[in-house]
Amino acid sequence: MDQVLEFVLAVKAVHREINRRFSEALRPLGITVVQAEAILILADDQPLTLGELGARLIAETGNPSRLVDRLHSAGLVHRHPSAHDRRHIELTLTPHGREMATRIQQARRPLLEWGGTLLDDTEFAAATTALRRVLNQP
Amino acid sequence: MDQVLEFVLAVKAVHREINRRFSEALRPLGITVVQAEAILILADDQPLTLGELGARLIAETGNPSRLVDRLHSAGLVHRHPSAHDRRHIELTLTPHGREMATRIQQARRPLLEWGGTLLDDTEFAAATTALRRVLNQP
DNA sequence: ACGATATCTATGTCATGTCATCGATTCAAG
DNA sequence: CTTGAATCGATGACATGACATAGATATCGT
Repeated sequence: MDQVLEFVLAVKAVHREINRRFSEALRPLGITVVQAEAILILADDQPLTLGELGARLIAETGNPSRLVDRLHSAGLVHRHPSAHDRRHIELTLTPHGREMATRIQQARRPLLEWGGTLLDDTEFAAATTALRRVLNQP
Repeated sequence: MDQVLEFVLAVKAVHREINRRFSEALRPLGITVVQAEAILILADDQPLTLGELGARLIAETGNPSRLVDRLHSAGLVHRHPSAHDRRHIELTLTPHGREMATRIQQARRPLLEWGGTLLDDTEFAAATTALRRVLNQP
């Protein structure tokens, strides 16, 4: 029981630390961690509707319309209604957005390399497996 | 490298899932997860100043004055300036706050028991150790 | 004692995260 | 075809989380 609480607190602390480090790495780009996630998702799979993007983002119970609003204001994504179903908004990256995607990749590379030195392969596998087990539960 | 990303995404997803479950369990009490954390911390160690409470809460870079504002409005904590150092605000639980602490313990017990069934002792130890290793890094 | 500095809390701003709800659009039962 | 249900995105409300800064208070060097 106590170990459950320790695990929960550790997850929370690590999440916070990861966010802090990524946020710091992204600050020169002028975007947030979640915005960077959204851009990388779109760079990998275009076009997506708002709902599809929301499903791929870990967070966001509802739809990420406000997040996309800011990306649109920053000139990073295009939004145009689908011709087949006018309820859908299809999202694509602008040229600026595609350039931003590569800058995000570059900015986070040192962090991923740093992370790779923390645990060895079996430790990563064990930790990720344990975490996933928590997710795939009723 | 890829395993680092998977680990990061898993941490984020688990954090979200944990918050979702605890938030749901606490909804009948009318408080949020962070508010419950603060109350349990105070129940365990009174009095605390705002800064001390902030340091014990995992989150909160600055100070939790707005969080405490809401606990105070809900009649859960007392705030009175320290006699020795009038910059400090000392926080204590009201009777209502102490009662809430026990209700929080009861509400979260099923969740902790559920969590205890997910992993065995060695898995918990391995996962928590791996998570802590990420925290204790420069 | 005085003034510069440090500490602590409060507050403003911005971006999530969560929930609820609304309007527009599509779909499906009949 | 028409009406009611379902889906999708937008929006309002509230509470964090992060950062910056202001105001009050305490401390330290001199």
